[in-house]
Amino acid sequence: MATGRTHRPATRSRGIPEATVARLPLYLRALTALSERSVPTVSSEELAAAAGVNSAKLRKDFSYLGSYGTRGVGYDVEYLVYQISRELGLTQDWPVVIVGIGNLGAALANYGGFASRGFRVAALIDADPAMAGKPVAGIPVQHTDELEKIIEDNGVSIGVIATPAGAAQQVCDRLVAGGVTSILNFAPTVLSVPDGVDVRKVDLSIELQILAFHEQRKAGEETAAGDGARPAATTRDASADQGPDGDVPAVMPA
Amino acid sequence: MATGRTHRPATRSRGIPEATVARLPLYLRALTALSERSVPTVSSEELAAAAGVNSAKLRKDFSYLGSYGTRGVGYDVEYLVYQISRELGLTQDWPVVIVGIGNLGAALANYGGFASRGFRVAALIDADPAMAGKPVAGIPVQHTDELEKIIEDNGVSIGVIATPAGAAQQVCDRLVAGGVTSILNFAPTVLSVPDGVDVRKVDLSIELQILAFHEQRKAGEETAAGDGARPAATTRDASADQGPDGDVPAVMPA
DNA sequence: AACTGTGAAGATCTTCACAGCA
DNA sequence: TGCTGTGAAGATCTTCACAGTT
Repeated sequence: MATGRTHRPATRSRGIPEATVARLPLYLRALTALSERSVPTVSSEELAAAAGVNSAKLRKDFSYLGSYGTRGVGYDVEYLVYQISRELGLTQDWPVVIVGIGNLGAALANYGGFASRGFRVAALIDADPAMAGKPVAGIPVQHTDELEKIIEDNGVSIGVIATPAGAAQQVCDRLVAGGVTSILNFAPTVLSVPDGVDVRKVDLSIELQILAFHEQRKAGEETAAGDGARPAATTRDASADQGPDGDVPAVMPA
Repeated sequence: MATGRTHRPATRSRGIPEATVARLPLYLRALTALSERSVPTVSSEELAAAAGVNSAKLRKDFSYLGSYGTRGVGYDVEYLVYQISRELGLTQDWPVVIVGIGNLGAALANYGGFASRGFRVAALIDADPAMAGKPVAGIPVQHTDELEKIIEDNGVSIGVIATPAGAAQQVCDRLVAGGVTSILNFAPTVLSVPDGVDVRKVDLSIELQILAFHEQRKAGEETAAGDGARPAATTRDASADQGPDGDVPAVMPA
């Protein structure tokens, strides 16, 4: 399956469902916004609306973390921010390397959501010697030759692959050999990794194809169905699913 | 929920489960690769390995499309490519507009996976007047003022938002007003859209946070658990989940 | 009265395991 | 014999609905 390996019986480490883990960042984002507006407390209803989920789901999700709310009142914003951050492991520093500094790699390097969430771009790496030394987002690009050394020196455990598909597996192998155990893959390839290594993939092409599928259905329904059951608005999150038994491949631009 | 609207009772338009739809692009990619190597047929086992899923799941997925395989033999590659393409609506032309031509927008514009899958970048749009006329990926950037006109003139029904979070909702509203009914959102915001409009979101920050969660667990387990149940390799697809009742928010860089 | 926390029901998705066809 | 197609079991996720707490 997946990348050619076995998967854990259930990713639900310590009982938190994978689907819940995938939503914690959403709650965190909404809570952070409230925190910046100095809102002291929120009800599950309000927070759910801000995060784009329904309140029952949110309460159930939080129940896996513990009883952090107050009946009749709601949740303390600051406290929840802390609890969720801790749960996600964001209270510690996560040095990250980005490999492949094309437009996408540059976009990622410039992404502000990093630092604020405990992530730190330890290095930008590209195979093109001409890129070496060139600063992107204020960080000088380093050559692929330095990969292993950089990983070790910085204690990097998370790597981002933004290279063309052809180079992805090779880069992946080197990241893993160097000690990286979590990979975010933007290349349109199914990566093969050994046990113990997590891979998440993001693929623009796939997202568009899924949209096209539904778009096509809409066009069809117009002619058919009178009006009884019309398609309703839908918002899907490209992060949720990724099942606990991992079995889905990766993808995307470069 | 989601963007503040209701969702269809079940996105399973015409009976195809949402989870299956999310995997069709993966199969298509694997099949295309086989096709290019002139491989005539594949077994569910082989194709599943190439796509990174297990074979039972793949066979079940295909069973929703119809009986396209031959017992004792496998699936005809070309035939399957056609059937899946048709099912996804990729046999038709999908003009797409990309709004927000920063690094990410440029990366998307340059993404080759577009054209080969029926998608055509009809226009690149940016709010910065200085960008107007500047060619990106061979296509001249146009100013936001032209948005509605472009959508109408090209019959665009799919829009990609790659703007900063602050501009996303406004851009979204204009896209919808112009007639777009499917949106791929890269901005870290929960978009509010009327019924009938689909939104999918991709958020780098969220993906990293999910990785961090598991990474943290790994570190913990090392000290604990002897070796009985060690975490195994996992590959998650950031596209799968997006449930049929849509309820997940969006996110990402700009 | 307001709102959380959660058992239980329902829906969806995955995996098994084997009948059935080439 | 080999491999697909699928009913049925199992696992996970979502939603309901209300008891419990402030």
